[in-house]
Amino acid sequence: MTSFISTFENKVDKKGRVSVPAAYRAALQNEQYQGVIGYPSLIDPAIEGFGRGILEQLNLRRFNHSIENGDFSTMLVGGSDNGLVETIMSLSSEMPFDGEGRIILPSRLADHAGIKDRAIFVGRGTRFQIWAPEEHAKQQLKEVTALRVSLSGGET
Amino acid sequence: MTSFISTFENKVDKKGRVSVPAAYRAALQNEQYQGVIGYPSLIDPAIEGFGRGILEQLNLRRFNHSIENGDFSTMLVGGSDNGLVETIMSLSSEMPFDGEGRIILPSRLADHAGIKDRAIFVGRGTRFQIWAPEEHAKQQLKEVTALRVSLSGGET
DNA sequence: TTGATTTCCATATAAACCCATGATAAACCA
DNA sequence: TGGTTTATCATGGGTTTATATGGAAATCAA
Repeated sequence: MTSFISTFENKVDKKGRVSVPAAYRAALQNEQYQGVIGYPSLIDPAIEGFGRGILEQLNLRRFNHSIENGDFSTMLVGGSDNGLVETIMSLSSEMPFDGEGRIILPSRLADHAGIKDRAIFVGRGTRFQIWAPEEHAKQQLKEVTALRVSLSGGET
Repeated sequence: MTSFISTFENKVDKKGRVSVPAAYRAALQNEQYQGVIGYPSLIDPAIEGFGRGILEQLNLRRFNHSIENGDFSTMLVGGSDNGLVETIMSLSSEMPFDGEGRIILPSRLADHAGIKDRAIFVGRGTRFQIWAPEEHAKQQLKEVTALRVSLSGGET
């Protein structure tokens, strides 16, 4: 299982290029497609990303699941999960590595995350995210605070 | 099951390297990844550490659980466990061994623990911690005192 | 042509690798 | 038993490599 862990901050140059952290590239080295898939988070001002392999696996499972249930309509006309998978597919962008392991953030994605000249890569296990520094600081504080509360007894 | 016991104090050199106690390295010798994973304790000024295997297993279980239930949203937008796993993934750092069994402590972690030029490795069973000497002394005193109290009657 | 993108090359810095030393503890032996 | 040898480990430092980053050259598009 390839997993993305740790957090890295990299620079976005004036051409819009960012280095994907070497550790993440290492996690993707067995993929046929050398690059990442990204889409705007539906919840946060951030970009969600992973390898193409996960995306394909997701589609395959969904396909098999439908077929096994004789649910041909899902395959042919969609539906079945509030359109989540299908919507994500439509929002996703391919971002291939250049020779140095950099990607170009499409402006649609960069804008959604508010990314200007610095990008923070946040490992989430099977996934990772890309944030603007300011937003990320807020988010991290929120997460850590919530965890501390739940660890110390989970009062309301 | 790998277990970490006993306490060791080692030096942090000017390059930021520390030897991981040989006993801990022995406990990790069957792991594919030769190194340790660390993240800031959410409770104490200390670093929590263990092998990469634990983390991978965490991800794998989560992944399988989601996918088997056709729960694509966990995969695509996160959630499902109050962010515990995802937050830990983001806070964790990989620290690979060098040829001599040393690791370098990322400043993010060293700062959290207040570690300057000495580090104390504390075995906690399935986990271990890394402390600054002063903080560790305080902590140990607290633990032992609390234990004495609870063993001698456990008043409230 | 002009602008934009992609490929290629250069470089500073930090991390990985390699080898050496001293200290300690375990093993050995007379 | 006392002393000597051996092995292991923590530590120091020099050298090489990798990585992130910047920019030039080449390719493509309009």
